[in-house]
Amino acid sequence: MSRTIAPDGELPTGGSSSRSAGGTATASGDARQERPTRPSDARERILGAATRLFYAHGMRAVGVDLIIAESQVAKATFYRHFPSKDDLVIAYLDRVDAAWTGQLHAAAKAAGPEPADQLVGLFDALATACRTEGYRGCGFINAAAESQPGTAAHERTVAHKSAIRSWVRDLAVEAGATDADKLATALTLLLDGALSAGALDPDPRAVDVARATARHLVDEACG
Amino acid sequence: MSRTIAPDGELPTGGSSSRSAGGTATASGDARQERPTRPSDARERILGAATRLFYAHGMRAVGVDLIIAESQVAKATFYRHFPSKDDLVIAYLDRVDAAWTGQLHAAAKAAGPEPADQLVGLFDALATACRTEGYRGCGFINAAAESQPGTAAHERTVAHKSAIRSWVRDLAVEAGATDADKLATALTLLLDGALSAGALDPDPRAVDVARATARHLVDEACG
DNA sequence: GCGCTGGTAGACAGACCGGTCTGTTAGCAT
DNA sequence: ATGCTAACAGACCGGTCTGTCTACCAGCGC
Repeated sequence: MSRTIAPDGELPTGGSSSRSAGGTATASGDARQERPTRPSDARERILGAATRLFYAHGMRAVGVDLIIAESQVAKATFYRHFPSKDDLVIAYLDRVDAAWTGQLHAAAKAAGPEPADQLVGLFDALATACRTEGYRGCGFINAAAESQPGTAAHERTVAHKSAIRSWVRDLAVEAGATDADKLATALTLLLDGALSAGALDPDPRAVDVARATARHLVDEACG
Repeated sequence: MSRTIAPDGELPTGGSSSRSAGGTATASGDARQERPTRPSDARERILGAATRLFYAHGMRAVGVDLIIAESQVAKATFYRHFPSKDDLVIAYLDRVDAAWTGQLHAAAKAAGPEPADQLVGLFDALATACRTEGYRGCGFINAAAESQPGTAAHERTVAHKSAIRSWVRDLAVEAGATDADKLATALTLLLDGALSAGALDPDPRAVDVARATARHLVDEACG
């Protein structure tokens, strides 16, 4: 079961937590670690480390001590910003929600002005996500696997999936689909399946098939 | 995060671990618990409890102490049968594999002699699974969410998904599909998506849509 | 100067984790 | 009777978990 996780350098996402946001990066080059005494970004560092670690290893597998070490923050600071680990978990899920929803919207927009094309364009976001190093499936589905139906984490997952489906349905209505509900459901099923397959199937053609199938379903429903 | 799990009675799967297999159930009715002194089924009790608990709560959330308590077994007995928790986890996954593969095969068989109908029949197994109380999605996808790419648990998941897809492809070949690979991939994507949606989407129509879409894809590919 | 805010370091508590160990008992074959 | 096997009960170990607490420090507005 291997309950512990090495404190650093084993993550597939690569680069050192992206901590150069504010500019003027403590230019005096003598110190070893140059921990940013720049105030008020402690919360951001915590959430950034938690996002990376929770996604890569699972929420339960990552302890607060590791997050604290990775974000270079004092324990009291951690608990000032997030009164409990659960609060951090839901902040993490909110961030995943915003990120994935944003990528989906961007991919739809990039696919052109036609709603029918935008419905297919969603699968470009999928392809991009699956290709990124350290891809480990849908963060929400993974979170649901680690939480119980009554909990806040689980309900965020349900709400997220529902919001995506509702947005896809609106797009399907715009595209003039004969049965927008059915088309939206089929597309989101395909999307969720590919989201899992992208992490489990070594063959990357699965996402191509997902996209092609989506194209086919959309063309057929929108005449 | 609520790390602990109540020792009994909170599981959605219902009934008291099905421990009346061997007949002659210690008919002397004086004792309270009637733990089966019937020899050699200790391993089965452990694996049964683990299967129920791992699926319901996640592998990481369930400690060996709880499994030991639920299966009414001594700790030494537990570790005699399963040298480590990891061994139990893979035994659990093997059991889930056998169960789900069996249900899929049975549903295909029940759908009739035509391979094309059998491909659609898979989705009957899905519908049945999603309707059962305590359904929590695909045990393998959930397991993958709790394990790392290199580990045995993760590789069992990959192997399981690969085996299912390969079997579906054989069925698609038998059915005379124009592109059996593509059809099999599309169907398994749909299946995996619906497996997740069945646990997350309160609306049960998603599985109907999955089945209808499968019917459509099969009809089209097999002319 | 003074207090407030937001940060640092780290000891500590109490529960739980996987796993080992000692010792006991029942059934059964020799 | 003896010895083997498989089960039992449960104390114990080192380590990890979340969360609390004390103590100190830097900047800033008053």
